[in-house]
Formats: sequence, structure tokens, C-alpha cells
Amino acid sequence: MNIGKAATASGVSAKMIRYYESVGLIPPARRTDTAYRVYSDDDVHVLRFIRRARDLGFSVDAIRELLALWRDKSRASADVKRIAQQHIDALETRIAALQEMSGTLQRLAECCHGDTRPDCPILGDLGGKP
Amino acid sequence: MNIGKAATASGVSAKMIRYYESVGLIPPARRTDTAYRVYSDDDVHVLRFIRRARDLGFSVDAIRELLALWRDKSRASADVKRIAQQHIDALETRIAALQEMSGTLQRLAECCHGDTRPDCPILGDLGGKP
DNA sequence: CTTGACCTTCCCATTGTGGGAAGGAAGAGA
DNA sequence: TCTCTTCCTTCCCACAATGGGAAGGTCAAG
Repeated sequence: MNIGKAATASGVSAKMIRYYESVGLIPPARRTDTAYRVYSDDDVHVLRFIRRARDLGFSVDAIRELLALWRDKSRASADVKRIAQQHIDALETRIAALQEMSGTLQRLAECCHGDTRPDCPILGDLGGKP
Repeated sequence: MNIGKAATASGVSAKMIRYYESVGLIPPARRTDTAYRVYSDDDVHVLRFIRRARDLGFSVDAIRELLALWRDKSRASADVKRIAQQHIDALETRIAALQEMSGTLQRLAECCHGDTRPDCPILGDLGGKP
């Protein structure tokens, strides 16, 4: 099948398929004599794997490792779990950072009248009025 | 003072100060006859405002609005609160997305033996085995 | 006058994604 | 066969915010 078909079948845009190929996440696709990329059902399977991994927030580099393990039938599940745990840790770190921002802002916003008066603790804090 | 001094005094790197100037977040700095940028304590105050807003995750565009309100002594605090609330909403949306990723991954990782066996529910899920 | 620390501008890389242009190819209908 | 539409190709650009670094000018202390 052509790239467009593979794209809709996998949920990965044609643009992204080409990109993943360019960065070596997937091997160069076979080509027709007119240079059209050709994909098999197996290729679509791989693309779907990538799609799901991206949906879980894995970076392209992490997916590279995951794909290698996926292909390696004699892998140790510990290796997979390690990568997953690292990603979980990274996610939790980001979540904590965002939560601190949100929390700080919520506290400030609660103290803000939110009316036509200019007095505002949010700007006060940003301006450094501790 | 020079840009290096302003940078350490404000916590904004010299690189970023130039960047903020280039995108119009701050007005072009006054220059010496040898083209060195010159900053006042007031300028540093503005930079510190920007720094804090960045720490709270506000985008440069949002900071542009906040700075305008900060300068406008006859602002309505409701305008500030609205911008803050929009940002809080955006943060919460991102947090929820990350939490869903993390949660899914944690559930999968819990079911993974994490030993030398190849069997792994994480790869199973990514490969679309359900 | 030299040396070191500082400044200037300019270019590049990041991460993953989309937009779009210019041009070739495939297939459908007349 | 001609044409039209849809698809494909490559190539460049843009994003947001930040850092790295090069080439070259400046300033202050010794």
C-alpha cells in the first residue's frame, strides 16, 4: 500500500512517517519504480506501535529502544520496565512542576478581586512585592 | 549597567534578554556609543517580572499582555485574573494529559515481571494485543 | 600595551509537527 | 488519448524558548 493508506491505517500522518524514516526510527520503505513508498501490514503494525508509544509521551529516542526490544524476542522484560519507569519518573517530574505553577497561580487568583479595580495580587507577586 | 549585570541581577540570561528585545517583549535598550546595551534598575525590575512569569509557565505572548496590564495603572484586575485563569486551565489540561499517560504506564508496569523473561504487558499493549 | 573579561551580531540545534510549493504519477471518465 | 483529480515525491519554512559557539570589537586593570 502507499503512504496515504498506511497513514490512515496506522493513525500516523504521512508527513510523520517520512519523518520517522528520515531519523531512522523505521527503515527506509521499499519503493516502486516511480519512487512511491510501499508499506506492508507489518509496517502498519510497527507504525501503530509508534503511535501508541507517542500517545504515552515517549520520545522518539525512547521509542527507538522500545522498538528494538519489541523486535528482540529474547528480550528481558526488565529492560522494558526500566525504560517505562524512567519515563514515568520524567512524567511525574513534569506533572509536579506544572502542579506547582498551577497551585501558585490558583492561590494568587483566589486573592484577586477580579473586578474593575486595578489592585491585583497576581501582578503584585510578579512584580516582586513579597 | 551592562547586559551581563542586568542578567545576573534579574535571573534572565543575557541571551534571553536580547531575545526578548528582538521579539518586542521589552523595548530596545539604550546603547552606549560602542553599541553596548545599557539597563536601569527599572529595566531589571521588568526582567524580574518576566522571569517570574516564565517560572509560572506563562508564554511570551501571555507575558506581553501581563506586562501591558502591569504598566497600566488603571487596569481592571479582572483582566489579569482572566489571563491567569486561562493559563491555569491550560496547565490543568496538560497535567491531566500527563497524568493519564503516567497512570496508563504505571498500570502496565505493575503487571510487568521485570525479570529476564521476555513476556511484557507494556510491549504487548504497544503492539496492540488487546 | 597586553590580557582577560565582557560585549556585539550572526548562525545553528533542539522536538515533533504541520503547511505549502513545484513537479511527477496513477487512475477514472470522455 | 486527453484531461482532471488525487496522490505521491522532495525541499523549505515555521513553530517556542533556549543554549552553544564563532568572529570580532571594547573596556579596565596591570
